[in-house]
Amino acid sequence: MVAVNTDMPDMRMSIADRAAGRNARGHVYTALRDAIISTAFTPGQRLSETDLAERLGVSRTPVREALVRLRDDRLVEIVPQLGTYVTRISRQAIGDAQFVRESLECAAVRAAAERASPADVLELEGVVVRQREVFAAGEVDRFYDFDDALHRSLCDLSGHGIAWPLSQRASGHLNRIRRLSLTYPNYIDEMIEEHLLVIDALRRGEPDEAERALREHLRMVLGSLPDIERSHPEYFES
Amino acid sequence: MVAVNTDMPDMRMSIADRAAGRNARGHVYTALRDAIISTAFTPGQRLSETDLAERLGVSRTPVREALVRLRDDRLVEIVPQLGTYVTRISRQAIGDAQFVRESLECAAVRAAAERASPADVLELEGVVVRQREVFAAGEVDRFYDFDDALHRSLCDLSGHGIAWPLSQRASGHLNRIRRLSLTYPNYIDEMIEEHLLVIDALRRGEPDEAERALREHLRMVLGSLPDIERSHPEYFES
DNA sequence: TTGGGAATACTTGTATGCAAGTATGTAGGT
DNA sequence: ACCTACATACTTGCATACAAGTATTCCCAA
Repeated sequence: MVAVNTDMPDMRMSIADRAAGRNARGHVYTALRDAIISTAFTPGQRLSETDLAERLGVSRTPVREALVRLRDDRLVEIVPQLGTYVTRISRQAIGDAQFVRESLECAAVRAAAERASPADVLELEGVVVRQREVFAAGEVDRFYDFDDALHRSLCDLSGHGIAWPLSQRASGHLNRIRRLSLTYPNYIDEMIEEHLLVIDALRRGEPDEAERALREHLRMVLGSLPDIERSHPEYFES
Repeated sequence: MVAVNTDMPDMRMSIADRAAGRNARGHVYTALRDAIISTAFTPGQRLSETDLAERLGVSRTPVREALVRLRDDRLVEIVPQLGTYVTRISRQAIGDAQFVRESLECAAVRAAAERASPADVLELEGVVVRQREVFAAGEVDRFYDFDDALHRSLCDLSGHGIAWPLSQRASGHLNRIRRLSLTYPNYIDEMIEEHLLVIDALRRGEPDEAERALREHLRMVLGSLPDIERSHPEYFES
């Protein structure tokens, strides 16, 4: 029997979750994905279905189903009769994720520029305002929550609700980087400025400019990649 | 015990498949996806894990895992304690699939236009030639195989191997339509002509023209949608 | 000391058993 | 005739047992 690794949080599902109809599989998937994205599970780390099941207070079945889904996300690699490993970050995986995210979100924001009403634009600006507030208050996690909310809204305004969740599922490797790159001072200010550029283009109904601004914004995170690779070389593939 | 529905093929996995390392889950996923795309499983049809497991000669476990994956593809709907159903075709799902496919493949073909070598272009043209041949020979299934191969090559030339499989997984609803729309005479000729337009743009290294031609090509299948909806109203959502 | 081999303890893949909930069909009462 | 209640047979979600394979470890022999 492997001892429970105490440097990891207890992930057990609450009774409230069960009552709310959420099933164990979804809960496990979310918990494991969060752990990987936040690098609580470090790239390269070996996982064990049995161990995870114990930790999460469920059986192997929902753990397995969650891991299979995470493999589709390229966040784990499952080797039969050998083990399951958190994937290391790779340039190819990052490039692919960036490609998918740019393709989907830029196409979405083009459609959004054609469709957004003044009320929609006001709502988007409200999200940016709240983003400024929580950042001023030093609540970094909530800043990122609002960041996701903004990008989701941009996607949803395209009329294609599939765009955001699909982009997110493909962006696992990128999000790991994002979490690690919260370092240099003006980073946040620049992000907010770029958000406003996209929203301005939406207000004026200019798809080309909206796409251009969003694409540049989405490429910002890549700028911190060399630094992260230097400070965490063990997270990356050879 | 429900009697085995004899109007469906025996899907049992061969020993060779097992020896080749393919696992039951992947086999079941492929078999079920093909059955749904080809409308051998009709939209709205109810499926039973137990029944499918028996038919496929495996246990419920790999069947369950395949069905969960098919739910991600929006090809089945799983209702706890009630049943699993093949989704009906919906305008929203088709629009979403079209959006994803256009976004990914058009972005890919733009990159391909920048990167394709003369040898790459020759190979693409070879695929179109073979497409003409198998169509002349009346081998419709192989025609579609080559169609997929061509689009896959276009995607792969972008350098982002993720583009094609992701586009395919998102295109389940579209592919069901494609299978049903093999009716009017000049359809195939038009498709081949449009393929050549895309390849020409690649040869000349013109991303804008390649994207434009591919987008128009991808929208072709939507033209047959009203006809299909008229001839198979029971396949569609209200 | 070193090398080889078997026992062991793990891994994932699959099969099966149990729990909880829903639709249906039937029997009995009104 | 019709409506209600209950038994039944199904469903999926989850837990667990077994199968097959691999890495490690430890013991024994040379």
